[in-house]
Amino acid sequence: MRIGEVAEQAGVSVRALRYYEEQHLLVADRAAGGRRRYPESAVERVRLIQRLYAAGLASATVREVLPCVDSGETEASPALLERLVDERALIDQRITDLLSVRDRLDEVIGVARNPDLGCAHDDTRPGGRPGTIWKRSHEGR
Amino acid sequence: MRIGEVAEQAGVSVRALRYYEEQHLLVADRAAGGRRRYPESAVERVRLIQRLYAAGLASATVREVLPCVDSGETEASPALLERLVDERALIDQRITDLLSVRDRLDEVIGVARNPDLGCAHDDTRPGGRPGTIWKRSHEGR
DNA sequence: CTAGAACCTGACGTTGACGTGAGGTGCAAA
DNA sequence: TTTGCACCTCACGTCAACGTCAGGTTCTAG
Repeated sequence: MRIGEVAEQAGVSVRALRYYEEQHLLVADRAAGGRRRYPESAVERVRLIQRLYAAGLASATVREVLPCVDSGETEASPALLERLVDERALIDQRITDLLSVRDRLDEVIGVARNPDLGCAHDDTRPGGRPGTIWKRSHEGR
Repeated sequence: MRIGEVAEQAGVSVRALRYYEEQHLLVADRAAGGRRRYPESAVERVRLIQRLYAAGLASATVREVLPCVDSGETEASPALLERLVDERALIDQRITDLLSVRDRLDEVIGVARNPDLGCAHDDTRPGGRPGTIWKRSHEGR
């Protein structure tokens, strides 16, 4: 595939793909003339990279982690393993933060929608999953 | 409280607090001599700001949202309400991403720990196991 | 053959959330 | 009084993940 196709299908910019290559997150061989050629699998890989970024991993960490996630295994050093465990802890923290913030937003939104129910509980919220996903707006970052 | 105390108790830098003031996220009155004085409540407010940032909200959004979250109500425009709903959707997306990434990490970590199948008794890591959140993620897309 | 997409390599610009001095002030203790 | 730390206000530096412009090349449709 050409870079433009990959970009479109993965929903990122061409510049982003060149940046990923610069950062050694994504490789491409070159056709005669110097243009990048990607395998089909590149699309999925880019989506994975996006998810990792969206999860707040630093690019250096992504660089370390990607090979493992690719192969589905770690032969790596215990040092890297520790890094992964630490990253997992950070991600847990971020999830907790996000859930907390989402709950606050839900409160505010709920009150704004039903100003009369000032003190009433929103009982459409069973203990586990707070709130309903009312709307899915799609926006990159 | 003085700025140094707030900073320490909230776990942020003094510079960060001055930055928040610059961004109108946090106010302080001044003692004679020009030094900032904060109420005790400032610590919690700073922690909230941190959570909002950690949740990936843009600073402009934080600025808009903070008064609502503060007062626990929205008298604001339907435009702001829509913003909040959109933000909620983004947060949901981020949560989904994080859960997905966390699962990938768990796979890798699991394999690295038990290269030959599953008796998971080795839990003697430094720092211990982070988080009580062990629920499996439902795939979002 | 020619126009014009699509691509290439630099290289500088952008934005957010602070970091990091520089140079001066306030205040409590010794 | 003097030390000395915490604090003050500029104001420039940083870093990541790209955006954007410049100036040139290559591929494809007509």
